[in-house]
Amino acid sequence: MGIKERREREKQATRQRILDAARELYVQEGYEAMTMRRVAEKIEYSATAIYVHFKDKAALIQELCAHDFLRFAEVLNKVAKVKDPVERLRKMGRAYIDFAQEYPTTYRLLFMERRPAEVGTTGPDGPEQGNPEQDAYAFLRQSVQEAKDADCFRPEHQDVELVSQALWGGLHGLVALHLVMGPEDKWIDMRPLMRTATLMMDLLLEGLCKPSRSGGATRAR
Amino acid sequence: MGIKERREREKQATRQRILDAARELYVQEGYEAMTMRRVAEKIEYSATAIYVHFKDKAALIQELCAHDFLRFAEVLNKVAKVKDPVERLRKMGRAYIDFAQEYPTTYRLLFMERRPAEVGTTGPDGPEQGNPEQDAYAFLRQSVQEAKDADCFRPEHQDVELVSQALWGGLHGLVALHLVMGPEDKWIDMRPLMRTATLMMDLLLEGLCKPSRSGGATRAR
DNA sequence: CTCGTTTAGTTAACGGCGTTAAGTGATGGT
DNA sequence: ACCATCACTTAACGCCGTTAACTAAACGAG
Repeated sequence: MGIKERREREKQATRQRILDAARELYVQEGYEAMTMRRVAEKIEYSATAIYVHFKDKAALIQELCAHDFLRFAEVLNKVAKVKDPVERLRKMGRAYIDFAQEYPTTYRLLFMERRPAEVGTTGPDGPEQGNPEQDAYAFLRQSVQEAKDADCFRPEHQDVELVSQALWGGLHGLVALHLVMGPEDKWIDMRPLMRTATLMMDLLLEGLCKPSRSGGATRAR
Repeated sequence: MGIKERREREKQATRQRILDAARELYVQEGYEAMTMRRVAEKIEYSATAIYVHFKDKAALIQELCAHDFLRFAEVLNKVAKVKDPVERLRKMGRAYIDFAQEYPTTYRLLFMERRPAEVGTTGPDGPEQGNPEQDAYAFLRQSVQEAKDADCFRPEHQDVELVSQALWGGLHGLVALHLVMGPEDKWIDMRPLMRTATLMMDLLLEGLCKPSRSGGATRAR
């Protein structure tokens, strides 16, 4: 009696086609282009067909976010094998910037757009909040915790949450400024993102770590 | 023959009423609430009357931005009297966070919303680009330049633009994260903005400045 | 004084948006 | 053979930004 299963599979396939079309529109033409009507047009359905699969546009976006949050966490976890927690933090920073530069519109969706609701409490196959392999912030916090436990940090920097947020915020600010200003803003001559980000990580980690550490990064010439 | 002048004054007054209504809507109810129709309704005009005074919605927003950029620069310039450039940078950071917390929606408008065009090249009474009293970034860059000229920085940090953007980006990232996540995000337990920002400034300035400087800030207990 | 011009404002309309209500038609179970 | 289900469609509503055509008042010039 695989009939019901087949129907269910077909429904999920359509659902997936909606998600794919939405993501493609968003990535290629930006937030404003991701219209219910245009998504539907892309898969040759009527606009209202989407509402069979998603409660509303927010739910559709939320599902896109959940998926991309997971992918983002996967990318960051590529440096999980690095033993030294401080060195790992540095590499996480690089991976963070790489991701932002490779998928700028996705980065926008995840961290710069008005959050539809909470992204953490997603139902099916969303990122498991607190699991470092699926939750990028949890992974960051874990590395900071390890650095602290390994006694890398100066005694005044013991608040893991505070340190994590400073590191994240520092990089996020640089990315956000670059994304919001566009490449050719006449107001400000933006330095290359990776350069500023490297400086940011060097300064923050140098200030966080005990002076004994011989600064894992090559100093800017 | 003050007739023409009176007419012109009346027109400017209406124009100003439009701007005020738009700003009020934006500040109190956010970006989405600032529609042409609602702005018009607020001043008891028809929606299309706005187009007599502004080319389109983007022009209206641009003018709001130009005004608020100037106000923002004024706020930052309150610390201009501080002699020591590094101490001034620290105080600028505080003023920056204060502004963001006092006028969160304005901050959004200035630094987080999709830029309608360039904000620098505004016509009448917009911020004069490059003038530290009217252009907050120019003011930041000037202070960084002074700090460098006063030999406060380590020899490897000579790129004024790079350093300015790192300082700005660091604070902007923290503000942006706080604004995008809302006060009660279940995903992340955000530390108070001013605490993270203070840590950010301390770490960055400590890393930028020569170790000889006895660190103007009280160390976090 | 009158006539023509200018102009701040109006109403009506267009196309696009998200979303709801009602209908349709194929499919599968009984 | 009939009925129920349900993925999907069409029609419509109330928003949005914006344009076109019109109105009416005020002014300058003859």
